[in-house]
Amino acid sequence: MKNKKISASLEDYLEVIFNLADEFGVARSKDISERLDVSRASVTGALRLLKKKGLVNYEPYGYITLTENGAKTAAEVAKKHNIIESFFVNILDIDEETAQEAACKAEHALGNDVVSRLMCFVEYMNQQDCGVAEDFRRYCNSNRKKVK
Amino acid sequence: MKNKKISASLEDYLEVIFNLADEFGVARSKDISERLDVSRASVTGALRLLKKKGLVNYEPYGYITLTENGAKTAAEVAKKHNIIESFFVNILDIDEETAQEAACKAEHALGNDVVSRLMCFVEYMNQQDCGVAEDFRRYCNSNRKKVK
DNA sequence: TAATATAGTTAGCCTGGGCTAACTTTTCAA
DNA sequence: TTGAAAAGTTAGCCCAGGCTAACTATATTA
Repeated sequence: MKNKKISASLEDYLEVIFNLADEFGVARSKDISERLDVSRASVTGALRLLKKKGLVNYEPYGYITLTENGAKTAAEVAKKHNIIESFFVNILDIDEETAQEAACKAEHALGNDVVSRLMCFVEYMNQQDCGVAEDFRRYCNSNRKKVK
Repeated sequence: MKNKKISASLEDYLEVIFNLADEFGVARSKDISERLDVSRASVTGALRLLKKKGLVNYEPYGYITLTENGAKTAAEVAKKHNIIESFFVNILDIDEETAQEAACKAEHALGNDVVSRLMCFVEYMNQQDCGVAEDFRRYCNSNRKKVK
């Protein structure tokens, strides 16, 4: 109950459980293992840890649901992911797939302070739409030879 | 010799060896342990791994230097760090210390493709100096109540 | 130069987070 | 309704990367 910090790996598990529940109404162990590309045994192990930390309701062979705390944590991670991905795609003009993968890693590295600033920046750039984004794209393309 | 990927932890070791060598001409085990806040024993372990990967020249009780490959890798990591930190400080207007810490984590999460785009963006914003940065600062401050 | 303080290593331990193989439970279709 | 397939668990393994305690090597200085 007092476990504040959680590992990147466990954050990933929480996030896919959250997404699966959102998409299908329920999170199955098999699907978790496929999304994260880990074995089913690893999923079982992670679920035990998450249960110990009070983030998941889980009994062997039972349903997998997030606790209130777990859902809160998962939602935060998912939100970070979206903000970061949106920065990569909308401002840096990085392709969807690369952005998606990079956001998956960065979401564990950036704290709330940084991410909320980033969110603010993305908002600002979007609602400004003063041509900065397009201008940057041109600038960037003209310089692309320099990029290894 | 064929070891492409390296862990975040080992990247950290390389980076501080690189920085210490730059600052003092030599990297001592004690200093590495202090900078990374790990035990001296952990440093010894890491040095053995790095040697095995051909990234440091190291013999027990001997000098610690980077191989050519090690220096290249370390320089890349350090460069990533600088670009990311610069984005945080100069564009997002995050305070130095927070930015420094966040960059330390993000440098392991972002690939070259993303970082080079980011570099490009920072460059663009700096040389533009079309008032976007200051304008964003104002925007951000006026909205700060909304940020938890 | 000998004694001690500092630096570095080794041995042995722990945890997280993977894996496979084998087993158990559940589901579903004949 | 029962038996095979699919899903899930367990046991036992491995590795990275931490740690402490105890040892060894090096440096310092009285």
